[in-house]
Amino acid sequence: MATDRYEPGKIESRWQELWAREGTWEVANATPEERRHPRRGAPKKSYVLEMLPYPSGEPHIGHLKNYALGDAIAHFHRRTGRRVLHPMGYDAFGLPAENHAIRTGVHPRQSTDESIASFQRAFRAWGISIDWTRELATHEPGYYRWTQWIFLKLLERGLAYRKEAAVNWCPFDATVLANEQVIDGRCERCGHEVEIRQLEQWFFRITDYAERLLDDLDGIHWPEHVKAMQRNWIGRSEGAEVSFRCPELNTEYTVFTTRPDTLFGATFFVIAPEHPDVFRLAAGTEHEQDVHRYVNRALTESPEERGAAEKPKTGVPLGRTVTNPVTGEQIPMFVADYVLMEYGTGAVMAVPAHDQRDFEFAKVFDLPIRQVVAPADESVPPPPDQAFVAHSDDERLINSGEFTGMNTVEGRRAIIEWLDRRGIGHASINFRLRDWLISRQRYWGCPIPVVYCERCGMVPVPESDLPVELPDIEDYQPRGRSPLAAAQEWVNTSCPGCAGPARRETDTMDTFVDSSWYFLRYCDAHNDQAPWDPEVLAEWMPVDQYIGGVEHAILHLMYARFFVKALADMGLLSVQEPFSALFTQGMILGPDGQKMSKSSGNVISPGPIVERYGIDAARCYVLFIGPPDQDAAWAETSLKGVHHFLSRLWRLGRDQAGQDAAPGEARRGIAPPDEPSGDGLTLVRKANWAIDKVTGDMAGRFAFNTAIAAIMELVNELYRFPQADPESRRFAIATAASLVFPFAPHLGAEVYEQLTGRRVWEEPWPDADPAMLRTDTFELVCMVNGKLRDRVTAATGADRQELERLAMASKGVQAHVDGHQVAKVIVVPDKLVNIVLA
RNA sequence: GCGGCGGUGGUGGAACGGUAGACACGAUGCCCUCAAAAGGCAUUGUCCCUCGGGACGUGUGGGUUCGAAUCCCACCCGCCGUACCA
Repeated sequence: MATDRYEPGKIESRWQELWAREGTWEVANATPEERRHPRRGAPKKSYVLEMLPYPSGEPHIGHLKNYALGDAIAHFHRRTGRRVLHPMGYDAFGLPAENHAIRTGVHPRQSTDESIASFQRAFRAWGISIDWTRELATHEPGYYRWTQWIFLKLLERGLAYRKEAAVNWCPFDATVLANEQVIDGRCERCGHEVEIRQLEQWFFRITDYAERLLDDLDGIHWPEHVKAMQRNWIGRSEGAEVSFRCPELNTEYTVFTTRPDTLFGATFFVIAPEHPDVFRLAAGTEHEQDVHRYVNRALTESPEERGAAEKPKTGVPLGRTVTNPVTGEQIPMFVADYVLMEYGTGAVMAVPAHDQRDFEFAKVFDLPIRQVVAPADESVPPPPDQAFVAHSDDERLINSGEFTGMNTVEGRRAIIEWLDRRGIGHASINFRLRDWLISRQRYWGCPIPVVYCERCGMVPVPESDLPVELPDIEDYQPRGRSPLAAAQEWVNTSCPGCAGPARRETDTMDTFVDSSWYFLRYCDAHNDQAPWDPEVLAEWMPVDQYIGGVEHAILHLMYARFFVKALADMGLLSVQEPFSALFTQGMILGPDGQKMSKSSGNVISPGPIVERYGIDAARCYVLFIGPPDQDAAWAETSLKGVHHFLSRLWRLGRDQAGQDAAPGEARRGIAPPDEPSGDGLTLVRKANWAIDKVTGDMAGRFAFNTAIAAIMELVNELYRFPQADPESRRFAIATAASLVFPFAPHLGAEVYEQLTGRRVWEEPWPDADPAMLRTDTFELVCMVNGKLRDRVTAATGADRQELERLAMASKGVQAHVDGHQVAKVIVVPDKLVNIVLA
């Protein structure tokens, strides 16, 4: 022990080697026997999971925060008596590796595997307590074999299907683009404006689960803003479907409306440019040419342009009318791009008096605006330049025939009933959520396991032939079709049905498919008969605490929920929700307070930080920097502060261990002296206070910043009372080491071992001694009219009269009460007295 | 527009309706040192002061309460998500 300074490098590698050698964080699944006869009093399980990383380059500071957070929770759960599953894997398919391959010719597998290796090194160097035996990567055939298997199950159930859809298309690169590759309506690579093309694509029928995805949000412990985002995304609207008849063509058009109560105010009718009937309607009318011109222009417009909110309303009359079912009036039909084909039925009844968009359109075309809802306060006339959109239930219907006088809620119900009786309408619920497009014309992804046979059509690859392995290719450049299409030997195959010639599907799956079930695979990672054994899954699922960035609030978290529900319906697992609790961590910003990016030159990488200050300091710092769910700017001086704190704790440990007479004598655990007194008592009390505080901060919420602050206070107290007896000091120092372990595991283990000879992770989490949390006296806050005027010492548990007497007698109170009438005295036992003057 | 989250010292941030500013950074002074680094100790919301204290203070304006950073109402500002969703 030559060193006189805290040298994190030495301490950290020593413990990391031990944990790796002993497989300390591995946890075995129960044997079938154990599952049948669970031991009484067996520890509860806890599945702690951080979102799996996408391995690209080196891990960055955001990864450090993510895994430091998860690891603190995992350690806390272990030491509070739970069996903790804390695995790791890699979301290894995806675009960046493929784009890299296009530039350099390096196979994506090679760059991905290199990156995975650097993540593995980092996680070990960071001392994250991972069960490495369950490690997986989504690009391994042993994994994606089961991704394909799940795809086939979804296909069997009708939850995977093909249909033609409008997708983003770059005319220059001659390829379909993923949504995330379209930046401001342009191709991210060549900068050309993206077009919309109709192509046949694979979808997952997530819309079947819209209602359940919405309802089940109520039962999970997720941040409110994430639930809100999902609710918005699902976008449930209650209303009605109403049929409008076109007498000239003898056709019917159904609309969805949330305001059936305003049906009497529907004075025209609008369909989307993409509506299948648009040309048929216009055929033979004087507007036919105009309609063709308008529709063609609308279809070539970029989604960006078309969606611009401030854009003036445009459209063209179709030269036809439909019948308003309640008034019997013929109302004119239009085609206009403010109506979207993707939502509702692609047609709307326009009520210009009560819908702002319809109002604007009516102004452009000089169409009648008929008010059918009166404001609740009739003295206030509706504004002349905009639609009157009713917000409360107090408004009443006017100009609405037999429904006049009803409030809008009654009117809605009554009109729906009226329509229903005549078979021309009914109550209906609409969702904004659309089916999940999973096809990607990409190489580096999971092949879709189907073939196309001239005779049998689309044929699923039999389970026994899985995985459909991704072949190696030379040219990754997409040319309007998947690069896989060029792999002739792979593409040309035989039909599993008739053995005739067949071609493989050359699209691959969206990488979000890979990550929608990986948390299931960890539970039974080595099963080669099935993706998992449902009984093994039942042992671990659901994930008790999921941790990740808020950027996945909608996509990944929605898709994973959908997968779990669909798989549960197939009887493959028995939970309805994958993640019972979610924590979304905030970003670490650059020192300038901006998002870290190479172009801003404000990137802090973990490597040099760890080298200079040690991983314990880096981990503590990212947790201490502020509430972990908030963004925080990197500040190296604060990191030094945390390093300083850890050094102080290390020195306390070393000095104390040095004072203990013989090494053997040091190994007697950390029991405090039976009856501490003086400074020793102060330290023992402070240690118990810290136990209580840290435990509450960890268990109740994720207030790691205040938990670490409490340990800092304990360390400060130890420096303040150097004369306390050795037993009390040892107890207090070992307690600090024990409490700091989830945040700074190496230092915690080191100091704890020096003082006790024991392994801190094998020790139960300390319990605060209630007797030590109480004090005999306390500082009584004395207030006059709610203002602090004095503080006096009072006995704990003193009665109200006594406290009132003490307060009245205090100097500060005397000075302010003097000569005034006391109207009232508020006494809060063990806390304060407030004297209210008349 | 709609939905969500915020606004507290020079800075990051603490604070079950009960002592605003824990903890940390920074700053100032002192100690240790030949010196530096490292380390230790003290002070540090603003203003006034006769050095005992006093006044003010959590985006703004109201309200509830003995007592409000915290609860309620109205507003201002910022961030995030989403948007011609009928």
